[in-house]
Amino acid sequence: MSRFYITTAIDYVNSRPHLGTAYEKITADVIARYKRLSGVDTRFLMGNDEHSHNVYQRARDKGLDPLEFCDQMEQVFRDVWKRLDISFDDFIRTSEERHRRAVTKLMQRISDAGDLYEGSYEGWYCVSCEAFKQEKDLEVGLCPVHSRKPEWIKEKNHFFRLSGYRQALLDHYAAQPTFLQPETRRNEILRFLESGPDDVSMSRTGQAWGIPLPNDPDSVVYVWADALINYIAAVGYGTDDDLCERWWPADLHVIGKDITRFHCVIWPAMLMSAGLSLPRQVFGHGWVHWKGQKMSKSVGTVVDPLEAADRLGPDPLRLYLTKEITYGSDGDFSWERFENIYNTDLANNFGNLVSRLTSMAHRYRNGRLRPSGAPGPLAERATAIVSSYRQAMDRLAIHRGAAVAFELIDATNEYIAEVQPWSVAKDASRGTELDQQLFDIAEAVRVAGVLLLPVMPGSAAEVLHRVGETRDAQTLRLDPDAEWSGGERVISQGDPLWPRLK
RNA sequence: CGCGGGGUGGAGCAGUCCGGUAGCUCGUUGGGCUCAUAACCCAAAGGUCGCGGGUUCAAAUCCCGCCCCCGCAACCA
Repeated sequence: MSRFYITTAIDYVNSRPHLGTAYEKITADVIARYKRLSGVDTRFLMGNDEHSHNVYQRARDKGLDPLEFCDQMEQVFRDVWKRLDISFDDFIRTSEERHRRAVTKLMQRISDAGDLYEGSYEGWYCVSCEAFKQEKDLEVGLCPVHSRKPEWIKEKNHFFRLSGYRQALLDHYAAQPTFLQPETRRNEILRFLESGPDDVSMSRTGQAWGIPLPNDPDSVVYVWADALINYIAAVGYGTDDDLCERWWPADLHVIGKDITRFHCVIWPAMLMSAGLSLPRQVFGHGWVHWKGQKMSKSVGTVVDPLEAADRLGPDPLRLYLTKEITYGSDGDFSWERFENIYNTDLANNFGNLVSRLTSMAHRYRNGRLRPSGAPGPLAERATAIVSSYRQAMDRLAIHRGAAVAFELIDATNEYIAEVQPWSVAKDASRGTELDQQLFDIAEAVRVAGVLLLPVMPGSAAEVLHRVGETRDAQTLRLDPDAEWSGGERVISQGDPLWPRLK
């Protein structure tokens, strides 16, 4: 059986997840669930990034031990992911022992390869920020955040010989045109590589909260290098060779567009240096904006995913973020649009269709449907739609996949208007005809439900239940369960799945 | 300055790589239906595809120039 290892960026724990964080997890979850639905053995990794100095600072401000603080934040994150129905298989924290061992081993390998050398980093350092500042970022020589004069500091650092991998990386991009998606991100990185990247610092000194460098206990591994290694640490690098053999390299890293350089230049170079395989693909998604503007904490335009889920439910939110935003581009969120898509796609179209079907099935056939002859035109339509759905999803066009599934819902509503089952029902001599029509409608709804399982896992399963699916939704597979089939269906009625707003 | 993204009917977007009747959702207007969550179906109106030039039998799509908007300090995906 083929396998698929998918990851998302691990999250800084110094603040709770916002809608953008949730967007990344939801879209990765849609992909992971699609792979499982396709019968692929899937491993979906998420986690938290805990070794940042900010985290250390936050913990101290709260009078907590860093690890205690991270334990609390883990629960905060897990609660959100649970509410949004994110189906990760593993959750890694960079403070875990398995991570420490992987980082130690990988840094040792890089060092053994001769790609780590000692140098010094110097620059303007703002004590208040506890960070280096670029000359160009200073305002009349002062830190723009604290308006104080930074100090010129020289610090011992271990540098990674990134510049030595320029050609190897360019070759890799030439050989693997789909390594980085979408295309615009790839162009950015290619341009950056062509300009010749400098070596990068891989360590910090004077910090206790981090993983010591193998050959210099006074230095800790720089948080960014540390963080990247989680992907391979989680499949047992340095701790479980069999697991690592089975799952590495990752098939897909889902990340935000701001961190493509780390994932598409530094990370592959680190792996090359250590003699390890490179991930097969990286996807850099866009931002979710708030009414056209970047979400910002200070401006107060950050949307809490829990609030969104509480307003209309997790599945409507998942549908919005999947279907309304071209995957790879920036998108826009507003409560108005959220309510709009809820009413249009869910209340008026999908939900109402389920009501129409279940009501007619009970009124005319006591809730039991079975085909009486050859399938009608919906069958052919469904087959074509399943095919384009798969094509879209396979190329990670998840917005298309979701839209295509809704085309089947539209086609079914159109079909009902065309054949008018309520008229057919008035003519006793047309009973056979009605049998087939009602069955076809139920079957189309069932297929749509299967296609929407990755996007709206909870409510799609409920729809499937109502059209007579008795098996656990998690056991269903596109092949054969998205195919048009026969047999008796016991239709059950229920409350509206998505009551219309207003 | 530079880098990147974008400018398509009232709103939000797809299409641009591989030129050939301009498409989708919402909204508006008119009609139909009554199984259904005042939902559903059909039809219509509405666009110089940012501007100018070029290539071509033909350009939203390719080439050149220009204008406008957004992101590239921090919290932050």
